[in-house]
Amino acid sequence: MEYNFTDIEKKWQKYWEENKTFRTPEYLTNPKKCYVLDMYPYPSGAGLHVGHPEGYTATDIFSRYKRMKGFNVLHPMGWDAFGLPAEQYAIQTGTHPSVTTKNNCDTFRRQIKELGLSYDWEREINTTDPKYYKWTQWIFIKLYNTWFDEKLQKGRPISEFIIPEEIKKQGKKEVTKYIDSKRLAYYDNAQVWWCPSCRIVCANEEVLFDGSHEKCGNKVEKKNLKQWMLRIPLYAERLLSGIDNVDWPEGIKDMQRNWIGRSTGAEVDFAVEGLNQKLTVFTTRPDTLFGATYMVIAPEHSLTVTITTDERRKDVNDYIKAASLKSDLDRTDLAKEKTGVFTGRYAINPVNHKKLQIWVADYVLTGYGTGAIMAVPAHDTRDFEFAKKFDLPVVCIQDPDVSDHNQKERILKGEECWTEDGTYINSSDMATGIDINGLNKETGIAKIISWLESTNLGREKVNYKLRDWLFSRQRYWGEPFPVIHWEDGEISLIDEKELPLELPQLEKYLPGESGESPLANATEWLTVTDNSGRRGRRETNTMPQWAGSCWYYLRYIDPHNDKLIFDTAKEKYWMPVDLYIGGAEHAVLHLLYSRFWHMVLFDLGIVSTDEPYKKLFNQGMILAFAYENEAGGKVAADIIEERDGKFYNSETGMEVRQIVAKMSKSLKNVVNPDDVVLRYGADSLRLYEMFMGPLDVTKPWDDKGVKGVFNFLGRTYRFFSNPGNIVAADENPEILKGLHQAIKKVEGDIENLRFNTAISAMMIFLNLAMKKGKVTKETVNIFTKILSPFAPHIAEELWQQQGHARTLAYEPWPVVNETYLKEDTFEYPVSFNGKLRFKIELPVNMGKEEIARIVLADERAQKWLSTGKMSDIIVVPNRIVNIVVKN
RNA sequence: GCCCGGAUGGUGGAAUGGUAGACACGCAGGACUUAAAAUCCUGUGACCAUAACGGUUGUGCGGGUUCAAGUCCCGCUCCGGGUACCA
Repeated sequence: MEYNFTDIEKKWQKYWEENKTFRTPEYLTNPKKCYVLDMYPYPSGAGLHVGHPEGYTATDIFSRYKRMKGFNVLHPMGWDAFGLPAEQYAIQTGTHPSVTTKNNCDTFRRQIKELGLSYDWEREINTTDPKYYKWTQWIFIKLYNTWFDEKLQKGRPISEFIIPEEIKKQGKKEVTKYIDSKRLAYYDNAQVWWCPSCRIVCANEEVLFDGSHEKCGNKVEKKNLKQWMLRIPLYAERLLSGIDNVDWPEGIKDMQRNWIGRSTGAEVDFAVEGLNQKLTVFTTRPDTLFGATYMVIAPEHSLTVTITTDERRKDVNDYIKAASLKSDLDRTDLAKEKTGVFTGRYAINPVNHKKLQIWVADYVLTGYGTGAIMAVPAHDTRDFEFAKKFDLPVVCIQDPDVSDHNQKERILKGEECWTEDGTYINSSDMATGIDINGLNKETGIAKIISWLESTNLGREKVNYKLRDWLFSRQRYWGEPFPVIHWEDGEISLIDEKELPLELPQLEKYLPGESGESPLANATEWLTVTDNSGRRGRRETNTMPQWAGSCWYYLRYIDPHNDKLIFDTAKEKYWMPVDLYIGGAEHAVLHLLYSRFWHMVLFDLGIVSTDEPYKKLFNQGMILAFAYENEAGGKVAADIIEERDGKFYNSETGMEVRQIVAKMSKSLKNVVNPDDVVLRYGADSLRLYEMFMGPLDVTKPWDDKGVKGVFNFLGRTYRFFSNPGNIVAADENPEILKGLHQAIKKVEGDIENLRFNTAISAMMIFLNLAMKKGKVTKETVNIFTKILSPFAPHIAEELWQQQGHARTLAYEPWPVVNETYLKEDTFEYPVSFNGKLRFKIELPVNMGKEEIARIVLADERAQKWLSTGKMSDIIVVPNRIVNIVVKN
């Protein structure tokens, strides 16, 4: 029988749909549960990409396998459908984003269904559905009404917050202000990039090096806009320590650790000469205080204006203005020369009372530490560079451990920077009584910190790179904030009972001139009046795309519940997610944000686990072949001709080079899954995606490679569907052995997500079966089962041909019978000095001495023994024999 | 700069410190066919050599540990990803 994959696949997709084969079990008594999650896609207009089925096939194989192992499996799919492309399409064409979104989701759903993925479609979610974002808004209200108790390291309801008496005395306004300063969500001024021509706020990533907007090329400017922010840094310690307890790739864990960026050091207060102000710096090296020779504050620092003397005011103001026009990329480009201006003011070094010039420079950032630093040019390259440029003093305080005498001299004189560790010199002061000369780094830091704390001039301090999360966007196509700004300045959140606050219909989607979101045009929706006649205006910003994806895994658990975010018992049963697969591009932001929300929900008792994703795995990117000419210019893949293993540009006849690159429209090397399904079928596409290589590595798509797995499926089908190949007899022991080896290998490989070698194990078995020519019905049944997670359509068809009436999706996974795998003999490789010379078959239970005796007596051994004197013989039972011969 | 990966035939890739190159593509030869496709069979790291055997060499480079290294250790080179005046 020919392998007619199109008919087979259509038939079984229809069967699964009609029989609701993959509906999630509702009885939650089975202690074996498995929640298998994909990173849901943004349904773009371009349709599915071959990168999508990679992760989806992996989770599908895992889900199907777990069902056969007797697990209750939750395996859902949905759409991350808010986002910019639909909104921009609306601006251009007037089509409402919900229309565009619906069409795109329909395309994605059709494409995904054609891959035979075993999702429970009754649990499909869509972040743009008001029934979904009702709960996104609900969580926002929870965040707003939560404060972080630093002592307990735990989020708590704002109602439990105790307001200090001295604040209460200052009146209602101050109390509100104080409470707001503790909420996890707050509303404040923030600097954002604004493109005046597009009238849109740009993400940092959208601003090019020269300060222009990548979409239109016009200059962007910084704008101060009131924004919603989330205090994620309060959870920094929890987010950091939680990483240790999850089964994630080490690389991703490291990326999260780096992003959180914990560093320990001290805050040190410097008196400012002539002002009743102190300037506080954060440093990881308080031990180098004696080497501090000047100070630098960021242009945006709150004290910059106060510190600057009148004589220096004009220069400083000019500098601040210039810095504000620079893009962040521009400012942080290390290759650029450092700039800065002197404020005219001096600070006093607490360890030795020396006067230090205070400068303003944009290499110091407002957002990190205190926005001010003490500069130690002798031992920090950035400070050294700055000091040399502006002729500031350099004092060496660490004895450089270098053998080159001249270099040592230069370092000691402050002519060269020394960034390694060394014992301290020049680090004592009689007047202040502190002395760390001769100490090493550890003891030096400890001594200085305890001195600072005893004199109340500083304190030990932990700092994080993690910043408050800017949580609003000036867009239409996002979740509206459930917030009202009243005319008297009060901010209130709408009642939970009034949720969802739906997006209003709009005629125009362009943002307002002032930087306001397009929602500012929705006049009727916008204005509200309370019972006492007070007027208010709704928040016009919307939430960022991250919001919906921060908690979607929770909604799958109980997606149609309109009373609760989810049923508690169901949440307890299914959480945490047992396996989460997606691209590494979400290593930091999405995974960090959703962990943060989850921890807050955990603290409030809404979820039962402190981490959402127990095991995480990142699929590698799928690249494609591309072509470039001698000069390195790219040539579109559709005009390439291959002759004798070489590649030519069919238009010019010139030879081109084959390279591997990301798939892109301009290179014309994008592979469309629909085409592959049409030519080879979904089972082949699934199998190839898994056979290409290990799941986590980047690998190039090669159309030729699909043929290999297609051949395998064709051979499988033709062999097993031919009744002439199936005999009613005892199974051949070699086939039994091969079959059970395959079960064992496939099972282990699925558990470890090593699908490429699982597939090759099945190929090996098929080759063996075809060589033998005949198999029993039992063998067909077992092989069909282990093939089914990978190629479910063909497996269902073969299963049915064997006379089974129902799907094999819930058939028990075959059990390995170790007795079939036992061997009587082992073929020992015999090597001399590590080099293989011959092989000899011996019983597996033979003793070492006897093996050595037989091997040495073998005539093939004589040739090698005669080359020198045997000094040793190593026998590793059932592994190898190695003989050491010396000349 | 810093952090994390990686480098194995013509290609994608296999190898608990123990037979390097499983499996597959490609290629070559053969069978079937009027022919082609499809299918089936055989061979296939490189080099030397043979009637047959056989031998040498080989996992980015240079060292080391070991009876034994693709695998472990030290020092590099190149490629990929992340991140960045983070004090």
